[in-house]
Amino acid sequence: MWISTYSPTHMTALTEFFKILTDPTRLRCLMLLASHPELCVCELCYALQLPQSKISRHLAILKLHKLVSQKRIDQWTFYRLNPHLTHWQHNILQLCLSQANSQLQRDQQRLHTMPHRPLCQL
Amino acid sequence: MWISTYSPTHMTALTEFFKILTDPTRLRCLMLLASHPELCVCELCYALQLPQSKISRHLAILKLHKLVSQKRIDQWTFYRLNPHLTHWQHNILQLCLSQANSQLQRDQQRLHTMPHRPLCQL
DNA sequence: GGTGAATATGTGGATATCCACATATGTTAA
DNA sequence: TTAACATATGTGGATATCCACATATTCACC
Repeated sequence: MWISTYSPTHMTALTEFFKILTDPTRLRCLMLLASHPELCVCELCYALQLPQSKISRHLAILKLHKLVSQKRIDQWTFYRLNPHLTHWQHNILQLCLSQANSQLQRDQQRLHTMPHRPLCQL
Repeated sequence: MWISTYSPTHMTALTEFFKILTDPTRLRCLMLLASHPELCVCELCYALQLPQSKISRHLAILKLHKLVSQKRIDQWTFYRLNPHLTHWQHNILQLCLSQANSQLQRDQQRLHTMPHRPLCQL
């Protein structure tokens, strides 16, 4: 009888989290959301210069895994980093922020040049 | 003319590292190697209770990405964690060790019951 | 040279991931 | 009701990943 010595709980929490971070679009979204109270899809599209369907789909994945939450205001959907990340998740995200800080700064600069930004934090 | 706002260097260093950590077998190997000076393939097979071809293949990937180094002694190939990991890589690995410590302990206990272990640290 | 142990790798198939493009949904305002 | 904007999702195709199984390689020892 085969008994696996691999007990999922803690390991899969790690590997599933890493799976989310393997995609540069998701990681850039997460880093921007970690640096702003909330952002809507079109702001992320503008900051990252990527098509809306791509951004929306990756945000759906982030939401599915409870890394972000969602709030609809008028026509916009604002996304927010989940404030209840575990310590280790938070720590890893912070390491990303400092390691890829140059990318974050570029994305933020682009965001600040966006015309007609919707109002945040209603 | 399309200009991507995504500048690879730092981001891909992160995402490529995360890709490596998405596989539980690789992560378990890395955690064991972080807790022992060096281990050979058959020790890792025994500790993880997984087929040798699977372990070897994952170790090859770890080596390709310079997370481990390799040393052949007699019939055994000993693997060692690369001591020159970057700070953030080291930090992330440490977070894994504490988050999945129960898995590491199980794998280590199994390793300690292995009969005829080859001599380490020649 | 032959044998056996330890390790590495070739291969095909199953599955997962990512994308662009089209389309659907929902909201506001005319 | 219609138009326009913001967002979400269906779909097929390209690519990557992972695995089991078989086989090759390397070494020690007889």
